[in-house]
Amino acid sequence: MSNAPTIHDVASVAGLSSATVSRYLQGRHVRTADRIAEAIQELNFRPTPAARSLKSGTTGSIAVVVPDITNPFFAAVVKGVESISRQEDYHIFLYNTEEDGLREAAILADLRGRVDGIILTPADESQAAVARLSATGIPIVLLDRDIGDDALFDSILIDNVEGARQAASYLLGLGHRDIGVISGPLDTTPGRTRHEGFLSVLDEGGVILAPTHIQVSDFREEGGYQSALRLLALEIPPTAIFVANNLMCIGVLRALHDMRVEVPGEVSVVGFDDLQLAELLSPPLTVIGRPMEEQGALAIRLLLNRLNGRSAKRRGIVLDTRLIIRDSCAAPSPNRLVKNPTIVRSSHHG
Amino acid sequence: MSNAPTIHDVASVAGLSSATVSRYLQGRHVRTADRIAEAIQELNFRPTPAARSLKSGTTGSIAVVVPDITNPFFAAVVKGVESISRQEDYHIFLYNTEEDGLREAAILADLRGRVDGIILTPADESQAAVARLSATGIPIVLLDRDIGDDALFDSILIDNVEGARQAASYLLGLGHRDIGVISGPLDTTPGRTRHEGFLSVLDEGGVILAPTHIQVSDFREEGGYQSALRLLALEIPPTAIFVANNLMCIGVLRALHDMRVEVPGEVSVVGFDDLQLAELLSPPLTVIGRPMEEQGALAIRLLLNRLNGRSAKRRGIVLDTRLIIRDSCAAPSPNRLVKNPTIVRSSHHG
DNA sequence: TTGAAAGCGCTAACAC
DNA sequence: GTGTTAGCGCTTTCAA
Repeated sequence: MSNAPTIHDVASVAGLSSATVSRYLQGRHVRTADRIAEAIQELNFRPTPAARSLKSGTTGSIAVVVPDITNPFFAAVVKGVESISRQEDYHIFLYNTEEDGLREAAILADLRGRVDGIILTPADESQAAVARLSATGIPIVLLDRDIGDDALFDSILIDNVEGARQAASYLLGLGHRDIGVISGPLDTTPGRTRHEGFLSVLDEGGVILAPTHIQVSDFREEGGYQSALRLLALEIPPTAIFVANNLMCIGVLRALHDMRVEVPGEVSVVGFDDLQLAELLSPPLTVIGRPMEEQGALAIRLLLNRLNGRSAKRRGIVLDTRLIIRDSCAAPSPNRLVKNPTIVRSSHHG
Repeated sequence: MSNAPTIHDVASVAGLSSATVSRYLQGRHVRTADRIAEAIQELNFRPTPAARSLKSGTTGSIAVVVPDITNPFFAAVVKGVESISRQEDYHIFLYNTEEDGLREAAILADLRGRVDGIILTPADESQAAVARLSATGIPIVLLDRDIGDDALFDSILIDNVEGARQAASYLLGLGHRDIGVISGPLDTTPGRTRHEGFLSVLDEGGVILAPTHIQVSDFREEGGYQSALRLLALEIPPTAIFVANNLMCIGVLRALHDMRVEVPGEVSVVGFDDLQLAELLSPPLTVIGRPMEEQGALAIRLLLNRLNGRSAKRRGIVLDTRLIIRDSCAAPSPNRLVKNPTIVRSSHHG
């Protein structure tokens, strides 16, 4: 048992040609099936993936390329992907881009011949990035971020606009007018669409936010922290804050905590994407939620359909969000934070 | 550009033999290096991994097999692994076992010929599992759980005993005597060692726990939830609870929250493994912390050393834990939870 | 239904 | 330093 047994070893033990064994392995009918099965068992034979791959041009693997696996959203997505691919006998490669377009480009370039398909959350939505994706020649499903306007790739997104609108309507309904927004990068799908969706509702409600109230950040915890600090430093801080993703929201909560700002007493908070601990926070956090593992499962299903030639034209799936009301929002109260109370009063009375 | 270019295409464009191009690709010195580089550039050539693999018997891939990627600890570990392997040009396959020995066995059987090495958190520590691991013939680094007493595998663990002891000493120091323990499965390394470490300190302090106070659970959130409920249902519930991992601890907090039990007023809580949101909980959670991404980074380093033949005998690395004190523990107070207060008082006075 | 043989793309002797 | 060639383990014509 020095070297791994090959198909020839199986053939000779069974007293057949390797061609017959190969046919058996393909599941085709063979007279001597049991003898072959026995030999395989005895030798503990498994076909070498590399040899198969070389012959077939197929790998049985797919790549999942996400910004950061420690983001609970992507961890859930990957779990969904992995569970389906296990059932379908696909193997998954995992890559973190760290939101870095260069890293992403390097990874993609390395993927040719290694995977049959890619599930990708692009770090870079530039036209160059689109070209790079097409250049791989590998079927791609876009996850959570859409690029390439000409319906180039399959995608599985969520209704970011509607999600953000749910948050905005809720806050407006509670009576907030002086609202802070912490958005992600506007050159990413979720960054831009959540931003616009949120503002569109305010707009419809006749609420115009001062530029100081609109913080464009980076979807990272530290970015959320800093943005929240800036909002709190305003002469008249907002009575509510909408934070466009989970990581930034954690940063915001940390800032609020550090600054001893009471939620929702002084400021209301709505996050985008649920957190496992959201209900255990103090107060339990109100968020825009969405299916996560399902999004991953759908991504891989979409990809496998494409690989099996079962789907012809490009498919874009959009999942619904939902507002999960907990206790981090309340009507704006007279306790609101102000640097200089008189200003507020005069403005209210004026 | 119909089919991917091969090394022969490069050779013919450069007017050379494929052997020379191959040598160039190995980084060996070749007169016509620039001509080759040009041809490669022009054709956008990349060597086919399958062909290389078939020839070399090597894959450039490693498998990371963990119970559950949505567990923040494993997500962090995987991130550490991925970041190093990217630098070293290795690709990583990810698998979830869901703590299921059968799944694990199936995965391992599928790995031969597909990866050069495995980083594994075994779901199953039985002797049969050890045999299965050895049978793969693939170098393995054990992550967080040790199996096979005869120093069979490299491993990267943490000092669970000391970690649990830190928690126990802390609780004892605060004055707790009536302590609840929620342990993981005792047939896993972290389950058993944390359990024993914790109890050993109590033992040394002359504190013997009633069997009802020792809950052996499953490292899952629901298990923690149920165990906490059982502890709270006792005639005289404990004044403090030690929870042996992060997921169960979330369950415990949820149970405490649902039952409206005040922490640390009525019950103190110490968890094992830090959580990203630990400081934002109410109250901020005291835990036993440890390096997580580092543990992953060390695991892959250990594995790569082994693959490069740089390490001879088996290496076991043990990382230190540390007590991170926040606000979820206090001295036991007279507010303690009791079903029937008279019992307590009489026992205190008797 | 089965076997012989060629070939997937690359690397490593072995000659020159 | 370079070319020729065999072969890694498998699948797939093509004949039988």
